Amino acid sequence: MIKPEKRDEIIRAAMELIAEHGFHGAPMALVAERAGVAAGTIYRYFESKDDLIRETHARLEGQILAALTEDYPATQPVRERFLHIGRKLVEYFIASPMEFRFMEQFFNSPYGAAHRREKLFGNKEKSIIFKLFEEALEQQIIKPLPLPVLCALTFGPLVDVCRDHALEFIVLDEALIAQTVAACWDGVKL
Amino acid sequence: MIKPEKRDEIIRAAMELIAEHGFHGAPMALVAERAGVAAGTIYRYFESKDDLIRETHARLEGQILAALTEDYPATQPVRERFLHIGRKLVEYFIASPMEFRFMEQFFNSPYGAAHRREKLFGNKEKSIIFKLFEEALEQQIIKPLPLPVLCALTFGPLVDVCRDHALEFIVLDEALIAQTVAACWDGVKL
Amino acid sequence: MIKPEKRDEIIRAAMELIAEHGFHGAPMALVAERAGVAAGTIYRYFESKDDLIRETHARLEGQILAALTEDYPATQPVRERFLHIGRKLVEYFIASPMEFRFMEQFFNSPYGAAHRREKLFGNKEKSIIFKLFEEALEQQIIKPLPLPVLCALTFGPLVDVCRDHALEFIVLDEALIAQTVAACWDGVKL
Amino acid sequence: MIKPEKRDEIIRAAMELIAEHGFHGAPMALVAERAGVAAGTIYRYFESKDDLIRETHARLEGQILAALTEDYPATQPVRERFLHIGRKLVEYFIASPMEFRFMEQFFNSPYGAAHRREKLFGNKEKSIIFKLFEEALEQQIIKPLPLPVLCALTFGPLVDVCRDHALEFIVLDEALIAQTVAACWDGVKL
DNA sequence: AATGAATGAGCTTTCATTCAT
DNA sequence: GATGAATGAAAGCTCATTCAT
Repeated sequence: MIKPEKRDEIIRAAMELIAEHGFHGAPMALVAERAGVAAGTIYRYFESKDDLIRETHARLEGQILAALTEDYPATQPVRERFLHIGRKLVEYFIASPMEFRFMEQFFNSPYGAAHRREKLFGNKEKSIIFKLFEEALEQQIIKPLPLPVLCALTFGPLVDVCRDHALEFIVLDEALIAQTVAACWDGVKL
Repeated sequence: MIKPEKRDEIIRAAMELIAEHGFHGAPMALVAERAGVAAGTIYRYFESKDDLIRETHARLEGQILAALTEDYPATQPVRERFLHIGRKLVEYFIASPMEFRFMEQFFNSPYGAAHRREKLFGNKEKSIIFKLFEEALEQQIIKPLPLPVLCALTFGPLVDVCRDHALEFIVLDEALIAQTVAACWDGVKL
Repeated sequence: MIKPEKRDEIIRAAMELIAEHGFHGAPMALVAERAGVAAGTIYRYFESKDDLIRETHARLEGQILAALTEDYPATQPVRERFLHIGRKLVEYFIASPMEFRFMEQFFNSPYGAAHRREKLFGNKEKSIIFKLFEEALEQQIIKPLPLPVLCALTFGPLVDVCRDHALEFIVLDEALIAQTVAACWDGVKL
Repeated sequence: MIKPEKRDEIIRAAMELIAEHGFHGAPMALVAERAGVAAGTIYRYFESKDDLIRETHARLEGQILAALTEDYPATQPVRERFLHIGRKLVEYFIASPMEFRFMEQFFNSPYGAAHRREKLFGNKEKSIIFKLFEEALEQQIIKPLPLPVLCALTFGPLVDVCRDHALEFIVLDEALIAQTVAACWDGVKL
């Protein structure tokens, strides 16, 4: 009988090590040790290290989506909804620095590029963010730019400031978060 | 005797391989082969692989600075100067995809974080970009945000769109570059 | 309680996998899966992988003996009986390529050497082939050579041509089989 | 500067270990240790374990060919030449049991099958043995059988008796060797 | 100054066997 | 009796760095 808590432990260990030391600083033996299992055990739950990494990301992506949509003001105007998502994103990453560092490693790697390609051109359901921008474009309240450019202008800076916060280059308090998210909107609004 | 052209060849080879395959896809033996020197020779010019990578970055940073300041409209208002630098940056990265990929690898790694820390808190001369923002802050034409946040709101998205162009998610033509750089300014302007 | 049909399934699965991929391409987990049992279950029927392999061979040896002695012309002269056995052996191996490949794997391994040693020097009943050669030696119709040499001169080539047939180096039809078996006899006859 | 004696040592170590324990009983670490080099060093001389094995075989094949053609009676009739080669082959294998066991391992493996396929259907120069049989076929002094069958009837048994000698099932002295080689010829002669 | 052969710790993954359920 | 999750030693191979030449 597969024990889900063992799978969880492995994912947690992998996330921690990758967040701290990158993919190459997270050998399977160390992941196993930190998860409290034998090295071979990992391969009962994951096909390969690649698979473990992708699954770790998938798990995290679900958590982040949940954080973004908590108290989501679905009936409010687009701008309020954007501000909500942006704020929640930054708050989540600040509250979960380990998760943030993992996501950084993930997106700054071939895994991330493949994942974004799939999001943009694959047949999966559009993300909440894409839908938000498409609605804004229809309402002609933001500049008519390609989706990737809109993302770069908005969520790009948000991730960047989270990184700078993690590196202690800045301190993101509630006020600065609000200002920054608002500034992102100013960049794309018409 | 140290021959500068040999040093150059090693840096060129390292940049190519790192841009193409990442740090871990650029073994010293391959760098040596591509540079036309013996593996041991690299260590006469550079202390270690780390050192080689940092020197490679330093060389590239000089080139990029030169590109940004070409035809620099030093007497124009801050906004025009920002638009100039932003446009030049994107154009340089699009025209030099190899150099761009190297910089991506560099900044998405502990090297990049250390480098940025040094820029922010070290005693070196301030970069042209920092000086530009400080001037704009004095003139009260941009939002009073910390320097890292201003960078995140402006150059962050520019690098992001260059990456998306390199990945062929978008096609950056002259018009789109101009629009994007302008949007970055809109994000920070008062 | 031991269920013989489960034992059979395990042996069948082991034979298939070993024939296809060799001993090292037949992990116990795969044998178990193909046999429709759990990995641990195999160890209730067999002490070890070694034991399973030996038992698989023993089972097969029985089948082969049955094939060789089908329509056995017990009252005919030695030569006719040899030709019968030789022809049956080749026909069996050609009709049962999987069984042949297993036997090849088995005999070209320490298992095979041990098995032959037991046959030659053990206390078990003599094989039909040994008895045939001893009768021929008594009748002084074959060269007075040690039993292993006689086997090498007769069944050795037969196995070799079966292998070449399996590898598609040659095509063994009825005529060629007859010629080859006859040639083997020519090698040992006086 | 590549040192040929180091290459030789590695090949010797590999041959010894493979002869004694088979391919799977010859891990690269052990080969390295026995050769007196570091594990990584082997990969300066050979691309992979596969490559090392093939090169070991190639080296040995050259030696065997030299042994077979020593004092070759090129002007004598085909039969005498066959008897010469057969005798030399057995003598070589008896005098070099380690080399013999390596060749056994090699031919009873996918390496051997590939090698024989290449010999039979490749464009390389025909071996001395193939040339001998073709000459005999032209002179109509042996049975008109396919080349692989002729080999199976002659060199097959010779290898088999060498194996039985190595296993101490028989003792091959000069007389028995001569008898056995002659018997092989009897099998194919017309 | 330059070479490049040598090092050996380190990597991901496999698999025969055990044992708690 | 049967299960299958867990084990952990071992495999082939890589590569930053050293040092005798």
